[in-house]
Amino acid sequence: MLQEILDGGQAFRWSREASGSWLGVFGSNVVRLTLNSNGALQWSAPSAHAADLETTLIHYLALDGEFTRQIDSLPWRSDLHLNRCLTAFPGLRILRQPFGETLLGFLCSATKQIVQIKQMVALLAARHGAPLLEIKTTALSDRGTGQSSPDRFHRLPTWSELALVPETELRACLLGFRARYIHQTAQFIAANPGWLQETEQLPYTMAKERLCQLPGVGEKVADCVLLFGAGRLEAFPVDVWIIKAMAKRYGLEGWKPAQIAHFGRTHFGALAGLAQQYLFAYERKFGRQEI
DNA sequence: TGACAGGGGGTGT
DNA sequence: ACACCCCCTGTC
Repeated sequence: MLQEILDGGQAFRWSREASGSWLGVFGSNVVRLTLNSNGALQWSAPSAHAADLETTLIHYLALDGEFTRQIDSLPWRSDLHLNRCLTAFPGLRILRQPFGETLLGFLCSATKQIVQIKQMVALLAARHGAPLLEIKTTALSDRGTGQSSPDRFHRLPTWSELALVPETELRACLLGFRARYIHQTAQFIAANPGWLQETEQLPYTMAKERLCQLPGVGEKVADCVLLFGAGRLEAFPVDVWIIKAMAKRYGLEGWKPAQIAHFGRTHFGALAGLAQQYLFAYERKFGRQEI
């Protein structure tokens, strides 16, 4: 289940270790998560990071109680397929990631698969992100993400930091045509102090409208940023997987993305994005072999 | 083992 | 509709 949450396309900075644990960086936190034999979640972190991390993790992983109630409020009683998806992934959560980092990750995501996106953000962090504390533990020490500082973790660069990086150096992080989008977005955010923080606070529709003004951000990316980076559970990202899933499971063959988004909002209700994540996980796991 | 297509979780024109 | 950019993956 950790795999579905941490490596299912919400976040791009988690990797599985040989032991089966997951090691990840979000904000300035470095964390290892392990599911023990009883199915209980355990976490560890470098000691200097450990203080107050539990509270941070509960928030990040959406482990506070509200989630179960939200799941129950989805229309699974009248939707056989949704019921199947919810049953297939008990414990799936929507992360509460830092807003700016989520925007960066999904600006990298266009026509890329998760492995490739992870590679891009790893390079961005290693080359342009501030180093976090030195890792002393042997188990942690060989998890470098780039050639430059193999025994250190780096956070992702902030948008102010990105504004100072030439586009050619971004291109060197395997970003391709996304380098220009990220460069221009960084310039825009730097020229408009407070814009990002204000956007995060706005109601869903207004926030989405603002995000779509950024170069490289369309409806899909905006919805992902709001769903995974701002807890807006009404955001319903429509990507090729969801288009296929909705066509196959709900008979929406030939529908356009905007029409599917409208169907999703009316059919699944105020927490449509939550339903979307279950549909998405189901299709990713079971949909491939079914044609 | 190495080369070569083909295609990729989208956006902008 | 098609370009954008180029890495990953499967296949020969």
